[in-house]
Amino acid sequence: MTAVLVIEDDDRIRLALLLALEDEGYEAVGAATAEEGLRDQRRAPADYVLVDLMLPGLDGFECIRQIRRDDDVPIVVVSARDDTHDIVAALEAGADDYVVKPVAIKELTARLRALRRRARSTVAVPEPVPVLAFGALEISPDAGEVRCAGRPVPVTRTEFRLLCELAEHAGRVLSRQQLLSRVWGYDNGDERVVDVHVGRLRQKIESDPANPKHLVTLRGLGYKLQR
Amino acid sequence: MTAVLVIEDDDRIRLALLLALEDEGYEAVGAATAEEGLRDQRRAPADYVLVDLMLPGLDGFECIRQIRRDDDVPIVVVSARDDTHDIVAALEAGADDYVVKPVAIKELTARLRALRRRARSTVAVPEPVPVLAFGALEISPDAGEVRCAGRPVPVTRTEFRLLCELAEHAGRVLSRQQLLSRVWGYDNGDERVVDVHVGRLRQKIESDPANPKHLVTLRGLGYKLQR
DNA sequence: CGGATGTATGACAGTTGCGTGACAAATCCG
DNA sequence: CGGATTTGTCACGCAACTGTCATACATCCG
Repeated sequence: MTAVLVIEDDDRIRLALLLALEDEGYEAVGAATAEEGLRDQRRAPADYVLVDLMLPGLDGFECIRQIRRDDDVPIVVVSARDDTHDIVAALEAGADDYVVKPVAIKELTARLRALRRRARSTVAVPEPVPVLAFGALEISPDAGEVRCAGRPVPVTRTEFRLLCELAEHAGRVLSRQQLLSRVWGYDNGDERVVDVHVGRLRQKIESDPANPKHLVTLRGLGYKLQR
Repeated sequence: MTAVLVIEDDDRIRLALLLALEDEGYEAVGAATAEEGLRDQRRAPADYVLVDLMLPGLDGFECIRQIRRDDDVPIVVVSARDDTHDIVAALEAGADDYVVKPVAIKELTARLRALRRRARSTVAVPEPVPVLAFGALEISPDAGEVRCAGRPVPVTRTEFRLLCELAEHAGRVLSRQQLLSRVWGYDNGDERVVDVHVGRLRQKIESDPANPKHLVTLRGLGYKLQR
């Protein structure tokens, strides 16, 4: 049975979605807050997550980010707002799709099926591990490995996640705030933490840490990883 | 470079999409019919396909099915119709996403990025960075980079923000007050600050700073950036 | 022509942003 | 339990940036 977690604070809408999904043959579970949904998903992971954006307490964007930190489950935003900014922000946060309420249940399930085709099968085939290359620097997010000129470089967990985050947005500046939020999960905090870890990372992956080639600083903007 | 194939019979819409995608850093190719699009995709496979549903001859649904027979490329339907039946049918035919015209280019590219995360093909392709071009002058807000005739130009944070603000409203005059407010966040203050920074920018990006080509002064009005 | 207004630019001092080494708390691991 | 590793915080110092000012230049208009 395919399980769907619905995170939506409006009782009527949540109930309607749950019933409709069950009619379609899914096993549907509801949560009224992001906190509740996150707990449910950690305890008993569903195959899909539907999430509203406007939630009391933790909002939908943050909820998506938190799920994505350790779960690759397909996430569909179901929101009343059809503002481009919201759509872009939700997808950037890690959502796979965004539909505007009210949505036809047939469309919703069709979108879930479309996502299922793409969702990485949990075990199944041993996929070739994707490698992100930056000159001599190679990063395998899936294998948890960093190599520099062919030789493996030992990096700590935080360093690795920082590097992956930068690699995933290769060529783009990420502000300290963004990194703090995506790597550490802090919404506000001392940004200097980022500096320190960037510095340590540079010691390991740059041939001349004082003149970084790949992991560069953009004064006043943040850091970026480039070729 | 990431390539996108746009299959759309309406010349104006197709052209608009192609230009917008190129601004966002993609290499965009157009096709006016399904047949033409299928041939293009077979000959030189793009990384993404955008397809309209209402096409002369072979329609969009059939086009999707034919592509899917031997190609796993992410397909996004861009259609004027928002009928549930069409959406379901397109997704069933093998499309990955469905957006309704008119669509904001930012949303479209965000959806492409979301798809890229799922469509892990063998090679990891980094997302292209959008570039705003003014003759030889290239500005990439996302990368925090300014290039002049291909050469990177080091600009400070304030200069960069000022330039981005002007670039975003290319061709329009922005008063000192507007710039002061948008770049500096001041609601009132000494407007001379703007002059100074415009001057410094000119030193860096204009070949003859005394006779600026792009960053021009409109006496009594303000500044504007032009091609 | 000549004053008035608007703009460009060089110099400078105060401020900010960043890299770094040191250190203590936290965590991992045998 | 105890050592090793990792992590976050802090303070210091340098380099780069910013805003202000004074002065010089350009343009407008009677």
